[in-house]
Amino acid sequence: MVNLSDVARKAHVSKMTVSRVINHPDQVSPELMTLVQQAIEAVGYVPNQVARALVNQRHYVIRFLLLEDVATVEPNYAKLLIRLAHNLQQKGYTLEISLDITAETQSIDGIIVSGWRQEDLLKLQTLDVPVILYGAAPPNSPLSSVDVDNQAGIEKATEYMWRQGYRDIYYIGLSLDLPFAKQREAGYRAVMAQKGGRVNVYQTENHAHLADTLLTNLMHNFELPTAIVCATDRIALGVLRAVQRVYHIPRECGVIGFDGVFIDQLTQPQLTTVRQPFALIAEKIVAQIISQIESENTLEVENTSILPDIVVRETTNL
Amino acid sequence: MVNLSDVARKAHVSKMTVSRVINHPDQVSPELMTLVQQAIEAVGYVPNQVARALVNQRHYVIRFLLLEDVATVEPNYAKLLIRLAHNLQQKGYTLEISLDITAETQSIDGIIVSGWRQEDLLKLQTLDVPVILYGAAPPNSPLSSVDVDNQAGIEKATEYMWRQGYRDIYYIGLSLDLPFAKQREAGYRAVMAQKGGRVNVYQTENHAHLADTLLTNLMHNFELPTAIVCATDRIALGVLRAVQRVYHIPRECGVIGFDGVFIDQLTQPQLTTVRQPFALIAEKIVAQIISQIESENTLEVENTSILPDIVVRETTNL
DNA sequence: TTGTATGCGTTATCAA
DNA sequence: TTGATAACGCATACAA
Repeated sequence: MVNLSDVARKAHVSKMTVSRVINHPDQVSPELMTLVQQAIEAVGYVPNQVARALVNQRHYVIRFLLLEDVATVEPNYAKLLIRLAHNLQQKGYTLEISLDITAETQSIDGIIVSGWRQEDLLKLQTLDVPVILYGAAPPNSPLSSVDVDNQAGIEKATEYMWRQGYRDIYYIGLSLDLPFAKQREAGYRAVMAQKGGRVNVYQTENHAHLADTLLTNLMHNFELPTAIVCATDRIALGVLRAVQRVYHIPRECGVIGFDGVFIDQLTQPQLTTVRQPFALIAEKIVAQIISQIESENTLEVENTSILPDIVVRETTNL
Repeated sequence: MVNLSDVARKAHVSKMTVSRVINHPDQVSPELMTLVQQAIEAVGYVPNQVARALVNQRHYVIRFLLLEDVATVEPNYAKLLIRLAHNLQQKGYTLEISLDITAETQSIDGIIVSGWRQEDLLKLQTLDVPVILYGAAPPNSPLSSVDVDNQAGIEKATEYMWRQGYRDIYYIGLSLDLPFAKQREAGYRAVMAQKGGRVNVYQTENHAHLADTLLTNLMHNFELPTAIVCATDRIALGVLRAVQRVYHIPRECGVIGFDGVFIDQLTQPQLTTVRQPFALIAEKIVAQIISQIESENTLEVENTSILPDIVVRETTNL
């Protein structure tokens, strides 16, 4: 391994000059500058991050902490992880994956947490590195967070269906006592209240076949053309399956989902959906955590919501 | 940050004794042993991995290098990544994610590569850390690899269909010039040759709707009951969709896929499939890379194939 | 069995 | 502007 001393010897300067060329280029004279740079090039020097970390107490490593049950891990994470890795890399950081909330934090600079529950928050608050939550933090939480704007997403979806001309609009929500589920439902209710349409809210677990069963019983009350706004693509898949046995999609029934990761492209016809903009989300998370790391002690809690987009496919064009 | 010296002071011993208690417990007397352990407990000491890495030239970090095109990343990776992270953690290693084959290797101990192509291999061979390929390495490659046994997987699937009583068996393969695609096709051909059945091989891209179209034209030649062995779950999804418009599943037509990650649970009826055993795969990869790291110079190339299992669901029970 | 001195590769401090 | 020295926290070699 070629180190500072090797470069220094080659350039006939001290180690410090080489170090300065790298870290404080303005403090070194132009002549030595080029001399050292050539030496670095010649010997193929690349700074040792470990030694650097030891003295700087900075590691340029961000941990992605996944607290979700291993069995139920959603494929979403693959997309998010890749975006995060990509954006962090551009900022000179690397991304590590951990499933253990109790893991040591001494060789990382910050943590991005996903799949957390209310009860994890206390533990997370006590950590000695900046933490960013993926998913909206509760009010007054001392932790920063980045999330999709769930309510606005379903509002967009509901409005879109209304604009398409559907007037009989159903919402199939998640029977989960989690904030994001409530927010999505609130989005539907808000738009229907504003438009003066009749509110039809049902809930199910996040499984296609349960949604299928639910709709099979429900759809005989439809006053066509009917739109079904779904809390997730999984639900939308089941809804679509049930509804298309009886009605024409999208002429008689429109269906719109939420997530836009994989399922939406597998259905027939292809599902219109509210897509989680992972590129933007990752960008925001990275910007936020790096800002927290570099601002040292200025603890500024920031909770950002990212507005998702509708991807129009084939299930909503009345 | 509490360090060795703090513990040493507390226990009234030298730093070295403390270090030995941690790294060479056998070299220290029982009395000091307990004394030091109490001190460690009392001050809440935890060894600094960075300093340790600097002196040992070992980092306890494994990189997962994902070379696949970011846009086409499969959800599979989420499962694999989590398993890898989990298994590595148990061995005291952490997992980092990188998308850049040119990234520095000075602060990692090994690399697990996925989504690689033939042309990446040369570059990978020149790296100065152990490399394990996910996906079968070409013959005579100096790199170790772990892979699903693709041929055996499709053999299992084909045999299973035969055993179920289907005699008219089709294979819908991938129109890809990649080893795994050929191996899967070979599996079908091998079993059909052995059983003496008629060989029906077709190929398509890995898209449900293309498979749908293909089968729509194909299925009029079926001599029921017919089985369709598919190279992937995506293909199986399209096949299923086409076939069930005309025939009863599984009484008239049976369908079996390959992958078993998400798609198989979304179909109606639920798809029988050859499941990639990610738990086993991750276990094997981790065992192999750690063995290579710890054996230092004994360069032993190992190529292991892991036999996948059939998950019987609802599309094959003739 | 235990302790001392030294070095891993880098950077900050201070002096020149 | 440049260089010598100490320090980050730990572990190996050697001495006691």
